[in-house]
Amino acid sequence: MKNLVILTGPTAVGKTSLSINLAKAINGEIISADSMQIYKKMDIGTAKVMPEEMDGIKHYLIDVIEPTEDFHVVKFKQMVEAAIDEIYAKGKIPIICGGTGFYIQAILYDIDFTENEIDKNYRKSLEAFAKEKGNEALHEKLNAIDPESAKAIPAANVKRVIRAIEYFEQTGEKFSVHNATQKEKNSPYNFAYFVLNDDRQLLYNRIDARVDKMIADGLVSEVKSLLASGVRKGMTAMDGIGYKELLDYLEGDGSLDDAISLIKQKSRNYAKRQLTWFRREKEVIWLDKTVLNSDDLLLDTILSNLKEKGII
RNA sequence: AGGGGACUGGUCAAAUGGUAUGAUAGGGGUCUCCAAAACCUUUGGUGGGAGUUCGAUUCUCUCGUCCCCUG
Repeated sequence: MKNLVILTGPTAVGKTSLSINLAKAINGEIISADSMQIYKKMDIGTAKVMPEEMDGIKHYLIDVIEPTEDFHVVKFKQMVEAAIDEIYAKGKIPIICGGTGFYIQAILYDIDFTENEIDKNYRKSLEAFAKEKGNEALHEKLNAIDPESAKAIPAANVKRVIRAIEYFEQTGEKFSVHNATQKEKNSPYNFAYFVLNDDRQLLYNRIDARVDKMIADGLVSEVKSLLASGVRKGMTAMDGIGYKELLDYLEGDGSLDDAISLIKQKSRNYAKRQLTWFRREKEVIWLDKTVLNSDDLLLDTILSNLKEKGII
């Protein structure tokens, strides 16, 4: 059975340094599961692990995509699977570390995304339809072909309504059926899924402080140089918290202080959403920093769980 | 010290002599190709006290707090 270690948790909880300690302890290598650290030139705002922090531990999926490129789960999954094989070939243990729960799930349960190619034009035409005729009309379209999905997805969530329609049109299978089948899958891995967490207020304080530090470290100039290199609003990379707010600011929309508060706010909201996701995942092992209040305690807890699962 | 104005959830706003409305934050949730996205849901409130009234958050008085003006 293929062994896999996952270390995740909300933003700013302290995943990075723990992951490096862990990798050293178990002869592992780290694969990033972070939808933004994958991009080059976005170092400050994504709190990217820098080479000097890595302490000799090899990292995969950091700094590999241009910010002008599209990136999504499907690409992520392909790249991670290649990385996992490479790590096994060395006789080492892969550690997936990052905060994008959706990406982790795709790997862990080997979710199948390969039925079809995305037709951007079709997607755009559905978007245009929604804009013109209204979200309800689009939702009605979905209801006609896949009432189950229509029931599950609110009309206001245009993005997912579009995806469900698109899926049916391209495969002839109902999206609801596909999702139900995928959900029944068991993981092909012998895994240990750790979620690092801390007191909510402490976490929020740390997020606020980290945003201030990002600004002090030059996040604004990072965004400026991204602009200079051709990155534009609307690109996937510019969905990143801290980037889109500063783009608005640089376009003259609001003060820098407003942008900073907004970045803090969005980061806190994001952390909360991440926690909601992890709570729902089955078979997770929570690492509560209010109880495991030292690096040694955290690491020992992880190691004993790994032994129990036969990973080390 | 005198005069004037304001006080509505954590914050910013709306409204009415008869069920206090939003936005936002906070909490919970959904999620299977943009996921740092998109969306759903929910806990909180009329500064304190008295009076008029069937009924006051609204009108009156008083106390408090804040702001402005005058000295």
